[in-house]
Amino acid sequence: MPRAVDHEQRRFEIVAGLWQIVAEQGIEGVSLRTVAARAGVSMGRVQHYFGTKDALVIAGIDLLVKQAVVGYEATVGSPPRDRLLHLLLQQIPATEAGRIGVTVWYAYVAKAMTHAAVREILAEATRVGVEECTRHVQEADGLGEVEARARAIELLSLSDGLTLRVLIGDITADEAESSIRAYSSRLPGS
Amino acid sequence: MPRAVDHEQRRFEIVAGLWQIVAEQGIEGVSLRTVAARAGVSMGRVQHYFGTKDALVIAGIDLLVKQAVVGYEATVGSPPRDRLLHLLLQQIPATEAGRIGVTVWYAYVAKAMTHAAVREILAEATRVGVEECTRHVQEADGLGEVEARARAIELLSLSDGLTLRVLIGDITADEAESSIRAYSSRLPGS
DNA sequence: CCTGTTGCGATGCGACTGTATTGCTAACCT
DNA sequence: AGGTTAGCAATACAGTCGCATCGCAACAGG
Repeated sequence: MPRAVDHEQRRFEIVAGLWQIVAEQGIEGVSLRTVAARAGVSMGRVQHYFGTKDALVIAGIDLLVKQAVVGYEATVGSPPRDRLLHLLLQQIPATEAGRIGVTVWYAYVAKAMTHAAVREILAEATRVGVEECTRHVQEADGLGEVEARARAIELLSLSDGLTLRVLIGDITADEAESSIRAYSSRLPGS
Repeated sequence: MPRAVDHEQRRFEIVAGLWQIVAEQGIEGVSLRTVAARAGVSMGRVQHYFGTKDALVIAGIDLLVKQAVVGYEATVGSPPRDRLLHLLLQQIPATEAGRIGVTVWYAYVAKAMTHAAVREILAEATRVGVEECTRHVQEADGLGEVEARARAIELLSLSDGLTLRVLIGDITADEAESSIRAYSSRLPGS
């Protein structure tokens, strides 16, 4: 068994290049060659680790979701209200890195419209998001599950919509954040 | 001056083909050849009317916005609350045609992240949407302009976020609609 | 040392891309 | 009637695409 390299590390380097391309040029800009160049590796390497362009693209959203999950899991132990706010504010592009991440995210949302595998990954991720969010609303506000779920979807949708407007440049990240805080604190405990 | 054809009609036929391609395969699927084939015309014709691929793509979002404006202008004379609801519910994909339209819309939203001209058109359209929405909130609920504007952005963002979730398949169009109605009727008049 | 296998760079191929160019055809103006 | 010209179809072209293939180099186990 020759030449032991860190398989996961190699894959991450390439996916990082993919994210940069997506953020700069959209998914349209993704090709085996552009991603390889951006990651500073040869095209053969990209092929070796992902085989096909489609697999590379799917790995891009897969890893993005996994990173978001890791960020969320760092909040275990915090009070429900804080964890809820983390879920709602997490995607609002405050930093430049955050902006890149969420730009890539929405590129994939658009991709999901015409790509079943991507849609599946996104659907699963949002499903988990709604469930977690619902739990925190229940715990924080003492609502029943049905109302809590409706609230959760409302809150998450508001967050999504505001994020889009930040990305387009319609409002600032601060405005979006204060809008979410205002709305979520306006929630009555049933 | 020979061969008088309806210039606008020709352009519309081609853009209709473009929309179908975008809805089915995303903007990635757009090429002069695929659009021409979908519209049932020759590639030369597409070139003749739009010159460049970029111009064609821009015409696609331009016409989409114009059609939305026409739909909105059909509501003049209705009470503010109804016009507000039109703005909020308009994009939720109830019919198949509506789904195609809003799918195309969000494809362009993603495109806007990396394409300045598209971003400009979208930013202008959402700016007008916020203004109109603000006016109706003021008239319907008697709020001051600042609060009304915040409410307008909140409502429109909620609508955007719910629409995205409908497109991904997370919730149904009916659930989105009733969520918006519930939220907007929950609004106190200051 | 040797051998087997993994990692991957290089290259080739056919399909497809956007754009430029060419030239015919059908209608309007005189 | 005839010339002019808008409206296009057809084609050519250089570039890029995803993918397959080939071959070498580096290193672990014998």
